[in-house]
Amino acid sequence: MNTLSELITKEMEQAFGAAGYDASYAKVTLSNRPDLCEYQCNGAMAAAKAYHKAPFLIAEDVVAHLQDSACFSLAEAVKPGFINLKLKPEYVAAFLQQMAEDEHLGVELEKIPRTIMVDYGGPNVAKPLHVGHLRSAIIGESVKRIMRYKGNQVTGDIHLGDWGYQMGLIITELEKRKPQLPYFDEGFTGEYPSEAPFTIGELEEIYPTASAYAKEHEEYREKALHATYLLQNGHRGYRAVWNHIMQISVADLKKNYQNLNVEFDLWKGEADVQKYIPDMVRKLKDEGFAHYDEGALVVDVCEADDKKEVPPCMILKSDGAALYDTTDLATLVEREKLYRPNEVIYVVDKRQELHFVQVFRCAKKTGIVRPETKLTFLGFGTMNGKDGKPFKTREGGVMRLEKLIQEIDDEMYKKIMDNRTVGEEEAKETARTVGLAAIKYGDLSNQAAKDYVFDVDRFTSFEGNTGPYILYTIVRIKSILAKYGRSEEAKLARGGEPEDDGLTRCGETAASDLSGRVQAGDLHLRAAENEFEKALMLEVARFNEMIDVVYEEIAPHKICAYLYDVANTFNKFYHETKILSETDEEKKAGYIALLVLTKRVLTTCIDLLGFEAPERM
RNA sequence: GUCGCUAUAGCUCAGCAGGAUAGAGCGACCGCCUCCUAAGCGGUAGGUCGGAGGUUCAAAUCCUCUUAGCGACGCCA
Repeated sequence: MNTLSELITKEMEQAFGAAGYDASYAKVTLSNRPDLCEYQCNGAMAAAKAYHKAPFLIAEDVVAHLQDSACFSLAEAVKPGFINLKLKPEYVAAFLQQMAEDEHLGVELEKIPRTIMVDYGGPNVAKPLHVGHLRSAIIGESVKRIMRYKGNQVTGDIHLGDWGYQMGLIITELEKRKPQLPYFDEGFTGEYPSEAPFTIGELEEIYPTASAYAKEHEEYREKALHATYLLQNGHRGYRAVWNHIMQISVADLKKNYQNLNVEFDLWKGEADVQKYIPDMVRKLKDEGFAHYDEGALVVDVCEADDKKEVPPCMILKSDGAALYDTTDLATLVEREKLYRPNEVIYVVDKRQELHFVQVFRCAKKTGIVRPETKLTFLGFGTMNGKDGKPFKTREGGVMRLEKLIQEIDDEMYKKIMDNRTVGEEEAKETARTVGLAAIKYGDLSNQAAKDYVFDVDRFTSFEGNTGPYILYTIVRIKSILAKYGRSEEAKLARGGEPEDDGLTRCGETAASDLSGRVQAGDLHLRAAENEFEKALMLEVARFNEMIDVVYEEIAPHKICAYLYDVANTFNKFYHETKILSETDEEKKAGYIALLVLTKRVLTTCIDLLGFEAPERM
């Protein structure tokens, strides 16, 4: 389905052509003066030079050919050479009706679905998730959903940090504490216990302790490094410990990500790709891409037009060990082998940009990925506290993610209980839903690449441009639709067709039926009769073109901006219009159809952002 | 030092493939619940778009220079 702008632009192209001007000047955009018009075309001014003619005269020529157009109720030439346009209400209603009948709300799916992998999350096992992990999870999840919504085959991969020095540290510390465990008995040949010798709580304490101790004690550090080496080279006991760490840690991570409504298709990590490294290194050497420099094995990746020298991609350290360049390349080897993606999107802290430039260039240059494989770096900025510095707890430590979420949920719970009398259970559930929306919307409404201030007070205040405001708007609509659904049923019960054999449906089911009725064309969108209704219709009609922009630019924050516009426009409409008490049944049905469509658009948007709306709040 | 990012209202942010009077929210002040959820709606005040040049009929938006903050810059990830 075309976007409204495309349709209007087509009309304008005809008019420009008919008036004797090139159609390329016909581009129509959303008005930046809503008081004057709904859409505008600035092409006459651009064309003035080429045609040596006053822009206003060109605009008048064009406008003359629009007078009996099916879509414009107003087309006028203004001052320097603007063409101001307003749409006929019936035209907009017809567009919306078409949109409502479409499964995808008018969004064109990718003709040939692309295989896309989104690499996000990136937590380290055995370390608790902290606020630093929040952005990758939230943004990545949204990107995944957006790509998927456009009809692509999308796989989300968490990319665990599970193979480094931290593992050696944990093993060393564990051996120090419990040397009697069979994992540390070199002569042990039996089955290792299936139960882990530690809990997640202990694990989270062991790592920082060991890490701090190693910094002070050289001997301990050496031991941990050696343990890392042994683990990576197949030490049986250490491998068993590693399995325990993974099992405990991944279970905990799953729980935490589930609380964030973030779901990974793959739980791959650095360890999974170790097996590809030897072959990859050999190949890089054999094919002459890699050479030794200052003792390390590197691949040159600088290019002629670099403004700044790009250091080579390092494959092996001078001690022969792999490092993160290596792992990321090996990961691409595996992805290419197993999934052959058209695109891989990395949702990573923007400070890692240079590293990924190196990896991307190296992967392309050496043929690890095909030339046409798109490698995208989506860097995000730092989440700062109110003071503008990286987010910390009041005590100055790193804020655990669980704690942050708990704080927001508690605040939200208070708010809900203050507000009205819902049961405690429902209030708790709703608090979680709304709290998550507050966090995610707060994050996603900022451009990903920029640093942003995470202000708990602001996010929990729920006024203005916030997740809760969006949810509140959706809840309002749900509530009206549920009431309408119930009253329709009551009417049927009083003498309409006796369908459901006396089965009573609740308002909610009735409301979801409404959506079906609108899609089936049973409930019609009607031409708007006042400015508020029309404004809402125009806003809703923008959905498919908004999605296209968001998709092309990978810009979730534009969904937020759109949501806020729709919510605002709806609330104004709501304020000005009596919907359920409307006595003209046709008119009321038209309102209901509009609400149903608005709700679909809003819920689709928040789903793309990765959160949902409660029934009441 | 080199390269990059950022700079818009008191605060937090949009807008930046050039277009008419630079927009929101918060905070401040003033209104609106006999009516579908007031977590809402309306209004007032608040800006030399960091600074200086340039390109253009038109610049917050493009180019150059400059200032400030942040970041990256081969064996950590």
